[in-house]
Amino acid sequence: MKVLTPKNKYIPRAAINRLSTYVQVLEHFALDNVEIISSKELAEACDVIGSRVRKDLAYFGEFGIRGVGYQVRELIYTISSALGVDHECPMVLIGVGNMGKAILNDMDFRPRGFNIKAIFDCDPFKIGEVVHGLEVHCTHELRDISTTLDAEIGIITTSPERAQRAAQHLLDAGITSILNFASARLKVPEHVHVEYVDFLHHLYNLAVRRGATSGQ
Amino acid sequence: MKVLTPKNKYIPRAAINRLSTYVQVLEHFALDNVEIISSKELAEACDVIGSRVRKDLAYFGEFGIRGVGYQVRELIYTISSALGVDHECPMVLIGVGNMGKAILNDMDFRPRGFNIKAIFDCDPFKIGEVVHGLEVHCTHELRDISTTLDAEIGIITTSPERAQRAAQHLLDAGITSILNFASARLKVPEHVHVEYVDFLHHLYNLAVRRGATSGQ
DNA sequence: TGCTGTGAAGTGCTTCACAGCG
DNA sequence: CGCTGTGAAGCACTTCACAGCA
Repeated sequence: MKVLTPKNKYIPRAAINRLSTYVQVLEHFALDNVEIISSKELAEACDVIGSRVRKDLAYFGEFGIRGVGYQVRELIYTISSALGVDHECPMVLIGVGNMGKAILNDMDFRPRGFNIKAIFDCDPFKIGEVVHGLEVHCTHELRDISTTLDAEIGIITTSPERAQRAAQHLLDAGITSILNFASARLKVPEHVHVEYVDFLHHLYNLAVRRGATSGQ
Repeated sequence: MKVLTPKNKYIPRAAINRLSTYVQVLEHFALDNVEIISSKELAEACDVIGSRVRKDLAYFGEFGIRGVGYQVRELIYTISSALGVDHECPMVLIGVGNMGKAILNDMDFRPRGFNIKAIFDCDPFKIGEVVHGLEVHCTHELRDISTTLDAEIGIITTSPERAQRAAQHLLDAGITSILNFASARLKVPEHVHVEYVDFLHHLYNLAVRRGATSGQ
């Protein structure tokens, strides 16, 4: 799956990851009322080099001011629309356990358009409970509700054992973008995109480098 | 920072990420009493191709049986020790909010040696509370306690605003490996390794591909 | 025969170095 | 003069194709 800009230019996957970091960092600069930023300043805040930032931005146009830098507000807007994340994106969540509640309460995705619109659980004791202003529905209602909501992304925060079943509910509802927090690989058709949030992955990366020989 | 095996062979970062997935998937096969697995079978379960699996394993030796495959148990053990994740790794956690509690309750890292040994919060009302069998300590005690525990990894689950201060506490305690769940970039010295668990990152990846043109 | 281990070819991403413009 | 935008060189990872062994 390759990503093209409106102008049909290809954006490498690696660049998209950085671009999303740029947006987050730029939003902090904007809050501090920084109006102009150079590629070097942005790069340092994101732990990359200046030319990398410039190349990443070049994927969708020229809008820096030579000798000066980039306008922070404009840059946020331009990146967001280039990535197609400048509009509302309704989401549903399955699994209202500790992790589900943590995401509902702590993570405020809404400013970026990502909005959890409905939540589901298969535990009858949880159904009807209200979490963060949303009523917990039975997973069997997922199909109807998420169709009505036009949900685009499904978040799985069930136990690993129930993750596959949760995925099936999402697939049945026609959702093809899944964010999976359960530590289980999902079997899905080829056209479905699953992002794995894998904590252990990160721990391995830390552990491996603990005793690692550092080359240059 | 490059990672070398005991035999001084370089392991690409990309390979380490996959290797950690292999271990997780292999552990599932082991639970199902699968004793032998081919590179192709493992590959399919991990969404990669067979030759990629074989190349990844080749970084630290030859232990497949030609014409047959790999012994599941042996493979788990070999990968784990090659990555240096075959021993106890004490961790501390700062920020006992929703996310901190979710990790303490839902994530069982212990079978893999990752063990949260102490938890901290700066909120006086939380200090003394017991979560998942651990008493919440004041962040000012972090230095002493984590030195005593020989903590190797620090997990930050505070609010974004408090993340930098939490990082400072970890640095003061001599911890140079940080797993950061707060959506804030951390300013740390060069030798410190921070892994960012960035949900928004994943959401961007999903959203970008939503309307993406798919190239072959 | 079947699957592993691996050189060689191919692809994609990163860095460098500098031309170009405000 | 400073910082952007970009070709060209370099590096890293992936795939292919097949030799080699159980």
